[in-house]
Amino acid sequence: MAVSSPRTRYQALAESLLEDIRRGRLPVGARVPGELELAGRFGVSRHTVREALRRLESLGLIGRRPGRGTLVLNGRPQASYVQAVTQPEDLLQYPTGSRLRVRETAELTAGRVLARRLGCRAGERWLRLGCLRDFADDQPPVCWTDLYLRPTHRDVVPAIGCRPGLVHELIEARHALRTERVEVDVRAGQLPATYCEALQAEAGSPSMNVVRRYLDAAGSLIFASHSEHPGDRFTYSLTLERGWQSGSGLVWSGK
Amino acid sequence: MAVSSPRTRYQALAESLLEDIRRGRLPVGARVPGELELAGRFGVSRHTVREALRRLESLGLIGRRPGRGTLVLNGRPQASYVQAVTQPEDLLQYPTGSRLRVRETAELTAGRVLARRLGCRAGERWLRLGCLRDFADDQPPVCWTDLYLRPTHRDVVPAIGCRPGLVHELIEARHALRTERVEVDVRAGQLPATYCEALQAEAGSPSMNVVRRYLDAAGSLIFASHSEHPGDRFTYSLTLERGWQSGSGLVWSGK
DNA sequence: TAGTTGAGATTGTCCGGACAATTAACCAGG
DNA sequence: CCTGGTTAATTGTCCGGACAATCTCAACTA
Repeated sequence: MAVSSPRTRYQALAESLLEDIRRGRLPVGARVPGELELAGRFGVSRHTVREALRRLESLGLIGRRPGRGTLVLNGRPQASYVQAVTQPEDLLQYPTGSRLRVRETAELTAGRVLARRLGCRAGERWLRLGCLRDFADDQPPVCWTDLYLRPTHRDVVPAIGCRPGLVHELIEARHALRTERVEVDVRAGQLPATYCEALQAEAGSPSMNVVRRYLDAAGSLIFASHSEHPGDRFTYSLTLERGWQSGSGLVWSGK
Repeated sequence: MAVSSPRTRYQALAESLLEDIRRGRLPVGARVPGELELAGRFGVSRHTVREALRRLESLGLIGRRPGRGTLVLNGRPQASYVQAVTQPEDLLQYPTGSRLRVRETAELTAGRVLARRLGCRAGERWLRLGCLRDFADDQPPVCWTDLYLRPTHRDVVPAIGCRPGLVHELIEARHALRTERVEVDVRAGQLPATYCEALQAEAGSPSMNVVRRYLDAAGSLIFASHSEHPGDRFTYSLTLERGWQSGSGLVWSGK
């Protein structure tokens, strides 16, 4: 995966600390050096150090306490085992209240079929997270979604099953990874036998097959997902920004 | 609800802005005064203003962009999806080079079927623009699209058939009309006889039926479209606008 | 008419400094 | 042993300032 060089000082510092956490030089529970010490060591102001720590904190990598210092958390602060995800769940918004539950995790090599589906080369390695999305226990599931992540993000995977904010983190990662374009294939077909049990539907019944590919500015595939929606239709919605259009600013002249 | 008195200046400022948002003095989509103006108005430094805005941003209440300013979001999902408005012709991006040609125009009253499809009340009046999208004369058309506009926009209709950039203008119009949300229904079905000739396909052959509803902040229907894509699949792509999330500047350095 | 340029506005990135609030560790006294 | 106070370390809260990057809009030019 291409690594873009940091453009700002706090980014450089954040990446340095991130590297220390990834490599184990700063294990979970360890103390991060104080702000003044980091400032001195990196030759930046304390303000810049705090900006870097703020970013890491927002990603759940560290925690800070006045008087105590900064602690490495690396994404797993809570011991609670909650798989439910409430708020922003996926790039395509699903009805409020639906939950995305991780059922399976696996590492695999893309064969010809998967490579064609995802638009990648055969032989590439992927992490697959098999997730079931549903509203409530007494309602049939909405869909099955396989998320395909790069093996380089394996460190994210263990945190996924055991804390809320799962997909939120994926979204953060997506942003960090510079997704710029999403391609979506929609296909009507029949439900593969693989998903029958989880979706409480018969094999061969109608199903909508949705494949999403997340690309960066260069057109490279970052990650992907494959969903099976039982039935012969599905609905999604997009939210737009308002009031920030550049360009002609065409105004309706009718009355 | 008990309101604890703010202890810090940025809290006071954040609560003041929060109150404005809650009371509707700063509605969704409105611009928040600039940092310098807020600093002057509240008698604090710009640094303090930024801390307050940072908190509000992390709560999803506002969004900020360099050069543009600060926008009230108020919990609305951070508009991740802005469909490309540069070269694309429609909200759903079609392959470059495809053309949308108006074939029919009509004014009609929504019956029960159409009302159900568009999500409006039966009896509403609409302008329907029947358009054919295609690449070239020697290739089969991509799809048929019926655009449904309000009769108040009748003055636009005559201009549509006689100049390129049609749908681009519609997009501008959509923004001007304050579309905030797009609902998309995708359904697999069979091609209605109505579209057979134009699409050079047999009635009853597989077709993807896509209905899009453009809603404003209040959830009212602004305009709609209905497309028939021959075949059992279709593809579209979205372009992602980045930079609203706080913390998005961090670059993952793992490899 | 269409494209370019430039001024102005706005947020982002940095620096330096100061004091407050919180915590942990140490120490003296009961 | 326990209690309380002191002290040092650490993060939180603010100020002032400077420049960079980005975007809008109007004016200009071909």
